[in-house]
Amino acid sequence: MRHAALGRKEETAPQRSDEELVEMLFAVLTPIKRHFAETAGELELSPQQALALRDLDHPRSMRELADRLVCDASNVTGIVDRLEARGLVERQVRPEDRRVKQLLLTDVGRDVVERHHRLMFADVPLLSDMDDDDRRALGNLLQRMLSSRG
Amino acid sequence: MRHAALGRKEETAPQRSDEELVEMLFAVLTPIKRHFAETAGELELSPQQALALRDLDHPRSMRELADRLVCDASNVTGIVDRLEARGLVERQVRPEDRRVKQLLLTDVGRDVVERHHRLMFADVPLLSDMDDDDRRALGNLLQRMLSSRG
DNA sequence: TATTGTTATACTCTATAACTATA
DNA sequence: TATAGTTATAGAGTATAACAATA
Repeated sequence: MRHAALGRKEETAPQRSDEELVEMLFAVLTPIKRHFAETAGELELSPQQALALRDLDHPRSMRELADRLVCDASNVTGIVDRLEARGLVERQVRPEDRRVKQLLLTDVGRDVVERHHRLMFADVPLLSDMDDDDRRALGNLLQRMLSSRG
Repeated sequence: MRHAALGRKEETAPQRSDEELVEMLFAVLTPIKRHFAETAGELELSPQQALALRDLDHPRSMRELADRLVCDASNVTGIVDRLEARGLVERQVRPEDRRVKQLLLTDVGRDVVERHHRLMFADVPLLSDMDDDDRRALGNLLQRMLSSRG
């Protein structure tokens, strides 16, 4: 009863269960992820490859990239192999610790990242048409959800 | 300029770009999807298998299931093969059109779906701790986004 | 002819475990 | 010994194309 002032009718907003919210979040993300995959596909990138490239806006080790992609380090070997074979990424040994491979975007890689970004954000399904108030409100809610984590 | 009354300072809510909103939506969904995958894993289901089972709350053809999973029909053969091998799903020929395979949950399959649902919604990361006002507001926003599609 | 579902093929992603080279 | 990265392996998901059965 946080807002008794609203009265019994609860305005026009129904209460939402975890089930409903998860359902809607998945439904919203599905077309957005499809759009991400399709725009990556136009540049012949798999979704994981596009995510990896995006994460290399700063140089990172294989392990750091694995952590960011939330996958086992052994997977990153293959993902980076494929990106390196296309000249989008370079592996360099880090002199302070010769075990570590420093991953760097090449100029071509940086160009691909930028082209993907432009394709992706030229028009984002469900998002680009939102009005300013809703964008603000959604941003605040998501921010609050994210900052509620330990 | 929809709300001139707010004045120049725009309350405390910053405007949000598509980039920021996509970033935050992905960040919110990541732990939720991980939780979905982990709870499915406790029942030895892959995420796709868990989604397929959940979609079979009503009988569907292979093609309908493929449409719901947003993947090619040929993939569904393998997914359903694995579920059928474990006795969670049955294929039945539909008499009116003998080309169509009707997919039905078995009793065991239904039990697995219910157990996964309980594991999943016992506690949803980022979501279960939201207060009523935020749940309502988020539900409304997502609803509005979804209904804005053609 | 068109549609449903399957098979064949090939590639990507995924995790586990064993290995190497460094530290 | 511990860590960074690789390799080997196996399984699951993905798309394309060709095919059988049915409409």
